[in-house]
Amino acid sequence: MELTERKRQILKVVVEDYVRTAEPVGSKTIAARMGGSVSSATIRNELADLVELGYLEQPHTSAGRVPSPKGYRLYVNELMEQQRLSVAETERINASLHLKMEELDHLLSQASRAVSSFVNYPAYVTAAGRKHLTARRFDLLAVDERSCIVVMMMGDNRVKSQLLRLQLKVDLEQMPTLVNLLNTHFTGISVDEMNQELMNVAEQVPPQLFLLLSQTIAYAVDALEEASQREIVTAGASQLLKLPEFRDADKAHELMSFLADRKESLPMPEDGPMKILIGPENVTEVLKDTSVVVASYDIGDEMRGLIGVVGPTRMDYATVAARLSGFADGLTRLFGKQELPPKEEGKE
Amino acid sequence: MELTERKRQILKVVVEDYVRTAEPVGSKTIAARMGGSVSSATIRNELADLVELGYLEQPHTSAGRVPSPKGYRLYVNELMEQQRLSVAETERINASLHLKMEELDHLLSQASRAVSSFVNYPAYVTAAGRKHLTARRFDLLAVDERSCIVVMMMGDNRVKSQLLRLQLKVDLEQMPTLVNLLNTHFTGISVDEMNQELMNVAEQVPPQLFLLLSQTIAYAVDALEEASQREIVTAGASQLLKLPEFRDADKAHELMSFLADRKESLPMPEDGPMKILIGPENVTEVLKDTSVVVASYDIGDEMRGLIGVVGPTRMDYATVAARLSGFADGLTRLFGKQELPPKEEGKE
DNA sequence: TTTAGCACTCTCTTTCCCGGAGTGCTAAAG
DNA sequence: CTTTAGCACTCCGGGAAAGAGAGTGCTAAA
Repeated sequence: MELTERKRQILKVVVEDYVRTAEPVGSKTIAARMGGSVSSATIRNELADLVELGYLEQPHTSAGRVPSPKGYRLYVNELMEQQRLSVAETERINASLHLKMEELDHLLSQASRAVSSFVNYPAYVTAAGRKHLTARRFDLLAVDERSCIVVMMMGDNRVKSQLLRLQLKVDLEQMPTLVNLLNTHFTGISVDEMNQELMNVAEQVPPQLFLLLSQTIAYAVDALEEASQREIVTAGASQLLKLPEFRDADKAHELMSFLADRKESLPMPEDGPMKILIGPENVTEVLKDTSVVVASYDIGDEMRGLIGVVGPTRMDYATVAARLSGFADGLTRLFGKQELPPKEEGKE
Repeated sequence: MELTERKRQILKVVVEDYVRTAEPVGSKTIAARMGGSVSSATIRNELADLVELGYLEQPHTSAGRVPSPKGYRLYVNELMEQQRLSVAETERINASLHLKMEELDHLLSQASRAVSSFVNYPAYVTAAGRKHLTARRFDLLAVDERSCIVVMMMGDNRVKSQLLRLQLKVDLEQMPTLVNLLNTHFTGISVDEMNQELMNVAEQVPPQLFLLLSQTIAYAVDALEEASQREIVTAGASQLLKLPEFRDADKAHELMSFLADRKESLPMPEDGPMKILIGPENVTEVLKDTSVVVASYDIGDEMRGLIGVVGPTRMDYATVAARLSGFADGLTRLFGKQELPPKEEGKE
């Protein structure tokens, strides 16, 4: 049996109607929506074929039809019309992205809230470096004889700093030596190598300096690890409760606590600007009857981020995809504008 | 009519049974739970009195009794037995609080997750300074001729820093002058005063330095505002869905989106180590039929934080209160240990 | 003041029934 | 061979009715 053009049209109508109403779609409705050029009986024959082909499902005999995951997939791949964002929408997206760059964490959580409230589904956002973050430059600022400030600039030009309490008094004269040591031996290498290097230089350094050195390295390692760890922020989980498919508290609870506590296993595609995962295409069990739409954006040249949306398989893929890529573009632009300065090995 | 000791005992039984089962409590059950010293008929008489006195309510004739807010209040104030945390629980709490001090934000979100999963209700956490944060010390580190790093130590000894891109080349020789200016004129004053002061010094400074100066101050103002702004982190909202009173998706949705989006209006009592707000005692409309338990903890001497729990009025107040104050103590201790160094006007 | 007894009330669950929507099949028409 | 009208049939959802159960309030006696 073949998938004629008419069958495809029917499938399209079914998907779009079902997405709108969440009710199985009947032959009569379809006939009406096709402009009355064919009768409902004809549609019924076609529907039976579509079920047999696996594109539609029937909740029970004598109910209308509902798209199967396979049906959605065909719809997304071939039938769905690329939707264009209206100017107003684009503006709204950009307006919601006038964020301060200060803290990446805050930015992620703001962005995910914005996305979620714009698509009316739960959303998630991450940012991750393309390669491992290293320290690029160190400084130490003496505060008093018992404390000093470590300043570390990282590979992505973010700067981290903290007050360090010293176990021993340190001769102020020696500070420049130490800074120099830090900048020559501990920049541009991984955290493992930093720990390694710390052992290597142990003997070359007077003991009371070594204490400060290792405190500094410990801080650096922490900060680098934290900064390069992929943090995932979710928002808008409560939106699920508005959907008929999640009126059931148990179902809703399962998904919501997944989004809150086990979000690491949300889809994180490595490639492509956008990915749509429909129902069972998801590997994670909880997501087996939801769909996920993920888009990626660029943070300068070094980093890449993902924004995703989780919803029922009955999702308005066209709109969600359009809005999501609007956001991705917006974010890429935002980060591009505030571009980090060009990289050159800046070892003091 | 008087509130005899026996009535109080009955009230206590009703509260505790209702908290456990979420079902209206009948006279027979109560009689049994009182050790069989009185008959259910006697209890019935007493119950009728308790309803008249306003401590209990009857969902409908011929149903058991349910505590009214007034009843819970009496229970909390006078009937409830102070509950003691078991050693295991205390250990569990402290274990969950082995947090790194790195970022206050992370810490808050970790703490609120821990609290929530420990009491099985949604939780919220904040930290807020007792007074306005000021800058205590500035440094500028030249990176290249077009960029430098601002380092600012704040009143609470946290250090913030960022790379600054300069619009103009700046003479390296002049940097120390600028740093000196920053440290003499811009430390220890509010952000408003900082902006003010910026105007004042405008004429005394060569123009190309002034540009850098104002960029620095702009960063400082941002960072100080962000750091002193009260951030509220919520966690565990999905726990609500396990409770029978929130099986109704609309109700759950209302409260959950409140917790996600309008959490600023959660109770933030100014005083006392712990506060319990029962049902209509809450000013916020959404919380009118929920209860909130809030405890405060200290972050060193300068700051104070709150941890709170939101749940149904049918809440195990004794346990929640005990665990919450366990957490509060744990946090106070945690921050006390990692105490910030003593303050002395450190204007370099 | 307490208690036993009992009729009564109200909710919750189950069952049954009915209307409506939609189907699948058949047979005729294009 | 495809399309269409017609029609019996299926299944869901909602509402009514009935019954069970829990608990009450009242009365009268202890």
